[in-house]
Amino acid sequence: MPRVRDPKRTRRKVLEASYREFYRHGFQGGSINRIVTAAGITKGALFHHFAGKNELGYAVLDEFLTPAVNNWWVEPLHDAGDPVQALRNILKRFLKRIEEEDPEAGFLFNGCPICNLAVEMSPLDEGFRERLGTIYDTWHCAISEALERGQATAVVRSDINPTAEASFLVSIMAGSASVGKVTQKMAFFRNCIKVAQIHVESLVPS
Amino acid sequence: MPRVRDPKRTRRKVLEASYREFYRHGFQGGSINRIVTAAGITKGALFHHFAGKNELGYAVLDEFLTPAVNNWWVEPLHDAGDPVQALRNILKRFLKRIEEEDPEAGFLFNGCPICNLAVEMSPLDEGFRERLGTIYDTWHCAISEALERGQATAVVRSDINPTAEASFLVSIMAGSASVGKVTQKMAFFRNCIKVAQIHVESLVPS
DNA sequence: CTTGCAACATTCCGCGTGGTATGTAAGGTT
DNA sequence: AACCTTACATACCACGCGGAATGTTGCAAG
Repeated sequence: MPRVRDPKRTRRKVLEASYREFYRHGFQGGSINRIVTAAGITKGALFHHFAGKNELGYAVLDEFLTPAVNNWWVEPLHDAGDPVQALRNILKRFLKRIEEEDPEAGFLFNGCPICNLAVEMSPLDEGFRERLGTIYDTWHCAISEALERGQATAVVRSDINPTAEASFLVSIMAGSASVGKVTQKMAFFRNCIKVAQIHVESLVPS
Repeated sequence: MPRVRDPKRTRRKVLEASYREFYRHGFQGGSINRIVTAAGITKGALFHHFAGKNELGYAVLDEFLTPAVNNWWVEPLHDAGDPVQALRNILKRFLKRIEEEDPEAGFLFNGCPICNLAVEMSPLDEGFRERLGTIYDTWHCAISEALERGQATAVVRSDINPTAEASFLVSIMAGSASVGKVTQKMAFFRNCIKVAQIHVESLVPS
């Protein structure tokens, strides 16, 4: 039998179970009871680590989803010399990730977890709205600033609007995931990403 | 005092109140009690007209949101000779509609009602998923078929993929609404639609 | 060895929910 | 005028929820 008292591990298990629960059922539809069952702990342990359901949701955003955006978008764009090449890689990586999800395994694509929570909770709770706004802002800035740097080094056309392009790209990612989860067709994603890729190519100077 | 018995009107009032309730709080978060209060009727009347909460949600989709898509996209695209011009008009109309929403009046943009329900309910209930899938399919087909007709009459470039472009446009509308409801910035919309407009222009033969 | 607190487990509770059972009256049909 | 169906209103219910109160135990410091 492993260590009985392990607060770090307990907290982790709660967060992971919460993420999955909220991802599948939404925040309002997500059940604390199901979370504690899935995590293999009790309600007392959960409320010892988190003050309430809202705080649990905030923690999922802060400790799960914010790092995910950093990993997928912010760091690759920050580290890249050529932002267009970075965007090519990101879109390719994203498409690969989607294709890896095996529908035979009973796992159906369930959309972007950030967008899911944003749609459901941002109009209902200011704590959610703030955090989600910050995430989208970080995401958006990473793209637009990378494009600006690209313009400075002339690897990006000077007549495009970096802010507008960033808004556009974020929207496409959110939208394709949301519509894709309804249609459950891989072809839909491939189409969206393909057009986005073509659009990205239009950013390089001719 | 008006007619006491007016089933058509009662049903309408319930549907309108339900639409608003679900639009603001989501379907799971939406309350039957609040709906009957807002509609000024009783729970008995509601359950006389609708078998349950799910059926009420289905009715909102069938009798409110499907007609809205027809009005905004299907009919304009079907009636148009030049699909690109039709898309220009639709995007312009959409932008104007968003700008008309007065934030001073306490009304904040709350996203696309279809996309909201799609994100929340499509993975949870097959009845919702089917209906939402049909709506997106109708929407998608209206665009792609119009683009195909445009290719036949040479007002649209022959080297673009109508299906992919349709997927792309639907995604942008859903995504910009979803992200826009978080940021609550008009500029975000304008940026997205502007890039979409530029993209639409790239569909005409050079 | 004891004390004390953090890390849990157990039990219980009030509340709002979707839904039902029953009552009642309006209005067309015969 | 009797009747019957539709269109509601009222009252009630079981359930699951988030959360609080309380009990118990490991573990480290003094």
